[in-house]
Amino acid sequence: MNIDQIIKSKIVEAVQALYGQTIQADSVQIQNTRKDVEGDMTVVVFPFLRISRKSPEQTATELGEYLKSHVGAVDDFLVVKGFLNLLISKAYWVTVLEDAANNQEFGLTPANENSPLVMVEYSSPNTNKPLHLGHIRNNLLGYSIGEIIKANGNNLVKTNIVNDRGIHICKSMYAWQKWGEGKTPENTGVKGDHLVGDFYVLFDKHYKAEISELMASGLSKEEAEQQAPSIVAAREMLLKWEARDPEVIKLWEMMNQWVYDGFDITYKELGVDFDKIYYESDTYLVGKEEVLRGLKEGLFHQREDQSVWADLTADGLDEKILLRSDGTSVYMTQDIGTAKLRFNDYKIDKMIYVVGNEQNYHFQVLSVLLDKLGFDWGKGLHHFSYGMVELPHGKMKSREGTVVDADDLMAEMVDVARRTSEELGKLEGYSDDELAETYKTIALGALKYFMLKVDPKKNMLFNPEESIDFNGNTGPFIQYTYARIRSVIRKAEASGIQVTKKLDVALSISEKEQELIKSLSLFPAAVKEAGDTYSPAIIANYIYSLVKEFNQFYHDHSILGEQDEAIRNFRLVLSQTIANVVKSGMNLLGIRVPERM
RNA sequence: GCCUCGGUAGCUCAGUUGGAUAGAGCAACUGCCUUCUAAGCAGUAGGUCAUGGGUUCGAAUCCCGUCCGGGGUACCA
Repeated sequence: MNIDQIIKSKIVEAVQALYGQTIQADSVQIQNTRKDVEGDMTVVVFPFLRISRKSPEQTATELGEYLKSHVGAVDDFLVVKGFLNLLISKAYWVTVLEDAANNQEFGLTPANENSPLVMVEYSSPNTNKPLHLGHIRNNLLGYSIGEIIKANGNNLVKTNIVNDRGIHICKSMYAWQKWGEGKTPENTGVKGDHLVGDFYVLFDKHYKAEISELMASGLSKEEAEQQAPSIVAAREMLLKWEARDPEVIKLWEMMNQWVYDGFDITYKELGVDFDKIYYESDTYLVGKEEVLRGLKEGLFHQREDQSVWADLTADGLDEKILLRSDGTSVYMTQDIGTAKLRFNDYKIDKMIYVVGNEQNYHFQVLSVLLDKLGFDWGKGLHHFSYGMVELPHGKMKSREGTVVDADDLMAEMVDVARRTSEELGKLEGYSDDELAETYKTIALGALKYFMLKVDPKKNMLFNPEESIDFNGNTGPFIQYTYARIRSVIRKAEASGIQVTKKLDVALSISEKEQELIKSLSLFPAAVKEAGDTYSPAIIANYIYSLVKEFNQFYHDHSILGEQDEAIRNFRLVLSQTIANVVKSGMNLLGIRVPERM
């Protein structure tokens, strides 16, 4: 039981003893005491005034007296403006540190074979273009939320649904066939996903030119868009693909492989991975079967043009198309198929989709449709809906070339990390491999922390010029603090200092040290809240404030220079424990920490 | 039009679910390296929490209206 819970339960007792009424422990409000007021924690007494029928000051005093005499950890209290501020004993805080220091899994709840199985879908790229900044946010959020789910006592399966079929894929294929001149990643040296993306852009260029030409010859915009030779050819290719035309399939397999090879590199660089990858080309037919079954069972209806629709007006939604008039699948169709396959493959207790908030409506519909089709997990699916990444000029548009490419961005950040490190010159003696590793750790730490520290639900702005910062509230600042602690620990080891994790409760610790232990004790709650609210930002902000406080302590107190051996030992244990929490917290964000930087 | 999410310092973001004098970072200015890593620490300045009402002991937070912005409302994904 932590101090919060102890105080809450004792307040319940106190209210019962003093005023003869029963209240719920959860209703007791406890908060951190303001920095400018003396005290460690504060009980808000205003809600009890109705019960006590006394002034805030008097009520607070009576409750304070009760806590002081009934809770060992409460040394004293003071009442300010009707708030009851408690002073917690130093001995209590020392035992809190001791517990945390002796628990390698502090703050984490490991899963066992009986724990729930959670599947997280993230990334979900199209195979017609390389990954960009928007995908980065998705991947980082998906990976991190997976780690947080694991840390909260769940088993995890990370999955990816690859959008490998459809008209957009055929556009790249057609452009390559027509204007590709036999180019391959091998003979051009261009990364496969980029090469395919180039042809996607090339397609659009020709397509637009054709449209203007047709419009100049008198066609309306709509007619021109439908009749342009390129789009006609791409559509034809899609039909051939669905008919399994050997030549088209061969082309499709070749170009998709280029993309997969490219993605593998990007994923590896980003540090994300998957336990199971699904391909839309394998799932869309399953979805189609399910829709036809639903049609037969009268859940859906068919229009005169043969298209199939679901009427969801009774659920407060609109009518939704499930199969086109030519019988081909739409996005929704394949999501139904993918869901079915997944639940056949795994015993999933909870399904989480990491997909942008532009698809909120889509998932609302999917949930209802799955439910109608008789899948009892349909209603329980969770759409982890995150905001868009905007650039200073506005939204990213891949066809207009205003995207921030994932590979380019990472390479650029590694370069900045390298230059900064070289300037500071603290990595002497490192091998080339160690240097490269450290630059990458810092660069990705900066990028990941930048994207994960903001509330996932909100849109965020990425300014390429300003966002690559290594000072202040950034990943490198946190990594730096870790490296500092590691440096001290190494020095202690080198000079033969023995550290014992058995601490003396009578130790006289400073205000700042007590603050630090209090911050440490908040880690488990941060992990839980991050899990409950699906928010890596909670973890990021927690680590930042912990580390900020540590740096203040580090500045004002000498660790190795401390003459009193018991205090020196205490400070080493404190520092080491903070380093551990920083490391496991950063791990929940998918960020590594360096030994030196 | 309808649905939905948002608006907090010049900029980027927090704000513990209704609590005390709204906090960080960046940018600007000022100090601190002969001492465990200055990617650090300390300080100055910067606010009508979009706006008008309401609810109560108490509102950035809850409710209603208005203004501004994002997204959705496709036989695109």
